[in-house]
Amino acid sequence: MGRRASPHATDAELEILQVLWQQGPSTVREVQQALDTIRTTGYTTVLKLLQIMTEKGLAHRDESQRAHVYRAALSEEAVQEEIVSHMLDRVFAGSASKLVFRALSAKRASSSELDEIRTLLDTMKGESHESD
Amino acid sequence: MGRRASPHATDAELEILQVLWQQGPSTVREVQQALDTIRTTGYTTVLKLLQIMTEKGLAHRDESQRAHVYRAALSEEAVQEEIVSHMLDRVFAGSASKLVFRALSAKRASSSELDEIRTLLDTMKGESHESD
DNA sequence: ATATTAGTACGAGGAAATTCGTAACAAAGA
DNA sequence: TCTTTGTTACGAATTTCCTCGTACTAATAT
Repeated sequence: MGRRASPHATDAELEILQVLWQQGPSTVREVQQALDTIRTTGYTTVLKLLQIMTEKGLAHRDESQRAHVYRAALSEEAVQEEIVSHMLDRVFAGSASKLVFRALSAKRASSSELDEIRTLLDTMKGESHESD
Repeated sequence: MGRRASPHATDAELEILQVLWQQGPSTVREVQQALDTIRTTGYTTVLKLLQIMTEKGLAHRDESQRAHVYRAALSEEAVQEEIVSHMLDRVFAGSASKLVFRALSAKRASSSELDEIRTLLDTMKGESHESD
């Protein structure tokens, strides 16, 4: 049968969403050119994906111009959080600290980055959640 | 066309890998029963998935008994790191600290968990990577 | 010996993801 | 006007994922 029931963005869709988040509202051609810096993708492929994303509610389309302008329908934060939650379930059995550990070792974070994260932890501790 | 070219484990495969990591080497029936605590899955579905995973090199099979025994071919760590790396690229534009932030806010980590992570940071800083 | 039970193997089929070709159409230029 | 260019729309082809049905086989029980 099919794949997921959840409204997960696919890999190709995530690539496009990243472009829309970075560049803001864009035409098909603008998206395609941004993607081409990384990977070659046909124009109609990008068009089709944007059309599907619009149907799915992942993007909105402004048709007032001849070249339609697409923008992300969801915030970067919301999508990131959704995906992290899913990963936490599927791959980390719910352990956030394990995920953090893998993220840091995968990236070999610099010590300045580690400091940044430490600051983050202090902030979060301030907003305290005892044992939730 | 298909999905990914990379040897990514799929969602269903990850669910099964988690069972194998937790329970150790298991028969099809044992895996199926573990999965059924969460979601209903037909026996032959699990069987087929394990066969495919064996072909793909995600699992190994011991055929010495009538009921074959499967075990994870990859360590939990390796798979977790692979997936985190991929996510860092696709969803977080390479920013590990953003990923950490989302992980913590998605999970509303308890302060004991925050402490655990802080200890982790200290350890990593000890092994220092200045600015890499 | 025969029937039942429990397992593997295999293939088919539907859904979704990704790709691209082709048609239709409008705008702009020669 | 006629042609070229850039766009959308649409659908088909291909691959992978996931699911399950059916056939076959070995072990066990009656």
